[in-house]
Amino acid sequence: MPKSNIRVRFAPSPTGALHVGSVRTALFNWLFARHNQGVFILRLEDTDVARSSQEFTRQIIDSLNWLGLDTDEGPYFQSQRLELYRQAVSQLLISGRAYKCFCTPEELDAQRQRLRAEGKAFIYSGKCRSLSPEQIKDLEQKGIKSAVRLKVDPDEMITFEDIVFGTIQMTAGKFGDFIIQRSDGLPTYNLAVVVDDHAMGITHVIRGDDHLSNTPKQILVYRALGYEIPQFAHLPLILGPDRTRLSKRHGATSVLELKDQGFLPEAIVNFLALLGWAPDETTQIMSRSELIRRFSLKQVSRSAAVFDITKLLWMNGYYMRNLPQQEIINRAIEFFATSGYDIARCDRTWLEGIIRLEIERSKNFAEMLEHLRFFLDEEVRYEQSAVDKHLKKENVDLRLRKVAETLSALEDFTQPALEKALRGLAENLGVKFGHIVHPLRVAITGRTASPGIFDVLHFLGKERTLKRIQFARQFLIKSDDSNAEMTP
RNA sequence: GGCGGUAUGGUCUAGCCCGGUUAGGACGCCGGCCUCUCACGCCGGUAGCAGGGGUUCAAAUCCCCUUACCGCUACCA
Repeated sequence: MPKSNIRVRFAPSPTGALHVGSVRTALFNWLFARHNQGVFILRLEDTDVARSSQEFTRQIIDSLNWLGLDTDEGPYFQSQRLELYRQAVSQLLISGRAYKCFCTPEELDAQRQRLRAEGKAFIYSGKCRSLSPEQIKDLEQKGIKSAVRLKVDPDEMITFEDIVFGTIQMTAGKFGDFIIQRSDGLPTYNLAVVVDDHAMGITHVIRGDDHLSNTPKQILVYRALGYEIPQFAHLPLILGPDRTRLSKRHGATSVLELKDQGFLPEAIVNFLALLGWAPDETTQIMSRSELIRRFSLKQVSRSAAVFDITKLLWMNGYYMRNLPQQEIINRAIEFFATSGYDIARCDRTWLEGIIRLEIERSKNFAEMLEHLRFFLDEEVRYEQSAVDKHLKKENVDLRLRKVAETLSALEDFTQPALEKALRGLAENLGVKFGHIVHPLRVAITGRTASPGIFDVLHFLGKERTLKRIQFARQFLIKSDDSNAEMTP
């Protein structure tokens, strides 16, 4: 049960995947609610029928659940609350605070263009404001549809205290009589948002800074309806690396995409919390409860932030290494299972073993899977640069042969036994240990980087190891034909 | 164009309200240590107050102007 009367909402429109900017807004609402032991509500603003879809609604809910941003109420759908908006509009019509407008979009468009050409701002002329009841009746009988506009006193001053941006002031004359109900009977955003926030008892409206300029209009609606005005807190926008508004072309910016790349919700939440907010001058890593405990809207920054995936990558790596290991292992397995690998037939202990090797070497599960491919695949893919660097060198074939001999004679394929055997071999051959390890690594993994060689050998197993060394040697002989640099 | 907003390294930011710090932290990058490679970890380094005027003994901090960027300017949200 909530211990305060604070109520906030996250109100996305289901017209696209939930991207990190929206998630940050959801997160700040959620943190504020939890910090104050208030109520967090989800409301889908789906009055734009043409662009809204159930699929996106589903995605939004899934994303919030996955991130652990649990809601206390909702989801509410504006499309199911149309009667409420109609009532509000009719109240305004009756009280004379609003009027029907029969101007056509074409007509208005023409006006807009004319004014724009003169370098003036478009403000509705107020043409339909003075229509007599008879005229209105007449127009309606002709079947002409009307929109509804709010009657705005051009001299009215609107001032409000934004928790983040401070005092904002504007005069109503800057925007004129604006539409609150479209001719199809659906409310516009500025009406619906006010009616809903009031009906839901929202005390703090926390939303993107792109709504800052709309707020004065909404305040006018609050006043006209006689509603109490809530507190506002606008959040700075999140931009792509090119400093434009985040969008698809900036790569993975939706939560689901991040999930598909194997990012952890803990890391995403922590990272996003720090985009536009900082509790002090040094803290970076904060648990969910610490975030809740320390969060404050008053510390939110006013300037737009660039979404920098490299820092998220770092933070995700940090969480990979510091969350309970078994937890990470379980999630990795879950991730692998959805990535096309038939891991069900892998031995569970073995699978956990190889994952453990990569936990501190991977920044997300996608990278982990990439690093683990040589364990999972039967065939090794040899990276050209790795081959050039460690395989096409003098005496490599000889060394690989010696390694194969040594390993095949080995009964015990555990790490300590492998280490003893291989270090012994290096000593016998009178070469540095690295001269054995590097070619061997490339031979069995196809790459220059891998977990410790003894771990790799152990988990790959004797049979597969020897097979791969054999393969690498044949591979060497073949490439030796084409360029005669190799000495046997 | 009009209106609103923002401006600390490449990026996220602390400091600004209540002027005096070698302008702090993190990511990245560079170098070193560790070492079988990579990663981790540790150590060190790089780089910033958008520009210009004031006010003041003293300005990232207060005031003004300029510039840049963002948002709104829909019968979208």
